[in-house]
Amino acid sequence: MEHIQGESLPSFPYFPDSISPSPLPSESLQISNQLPLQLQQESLRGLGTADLAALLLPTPNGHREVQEMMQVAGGSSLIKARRGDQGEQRHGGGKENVKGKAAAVGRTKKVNRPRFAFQTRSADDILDDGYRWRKYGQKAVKNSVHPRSYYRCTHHTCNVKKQVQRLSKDTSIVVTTYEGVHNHPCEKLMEALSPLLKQIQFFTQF
DNA sequence: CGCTTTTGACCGGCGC
DNA sequence: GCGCCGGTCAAAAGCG
Repeated sequence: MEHIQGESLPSFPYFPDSISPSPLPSESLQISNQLPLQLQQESLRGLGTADLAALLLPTPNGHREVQEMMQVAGGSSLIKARRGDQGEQRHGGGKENVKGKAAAVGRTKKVNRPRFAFQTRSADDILDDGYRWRKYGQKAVKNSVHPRSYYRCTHHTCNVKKQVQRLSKDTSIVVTTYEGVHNHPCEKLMEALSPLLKQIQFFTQF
């Protein structure tokens, strides 16, 4: 998986609010072709799980660059900006009368969530970013041969989602869109760091 | 048995 | 109002 450069895609960071309301091209995802610095410098596959996870960690001072970038890119997703869709607000499907149910559950109000997309060249649709995801949907997308998959972070309190889709133009390219910021540490990162932390604890005893 | 994936149904927004 | 579309739900199936 190598980082894709130099396609005629909007540069990053993009400003959703400044995007004209005109209809989007068929591939309706707004794709960033310039990754945050860390991602530019290394291919995603070259990144260890921990590295990539660290980029996505919501640590306060760890990766401000990414955080800021996400906020700039986020606020309103492109689709939201375009359609006025409040993804968090909708009450979801269900076969029977789920409306009341959803309301009873008190599901969601509108929150502008940071959202960013990046593309990678990979045979695998799923790249290991260190978090655990559960797939909750898959949809055929118009003008695209490949379906779009919807994932949610499995952590109970975490509401981060991501969408994964292959470009119809170039099958080898996978577009991953993250929505939201994890409110918990990455398990795999913690696993990787725990021996180190133990060592540090040990040495700080003296 | 618990967790994940699959998949068809459903919902709301938008354009016509 | 209707149909299209993207996003989500949830039952059933699959898997370790």
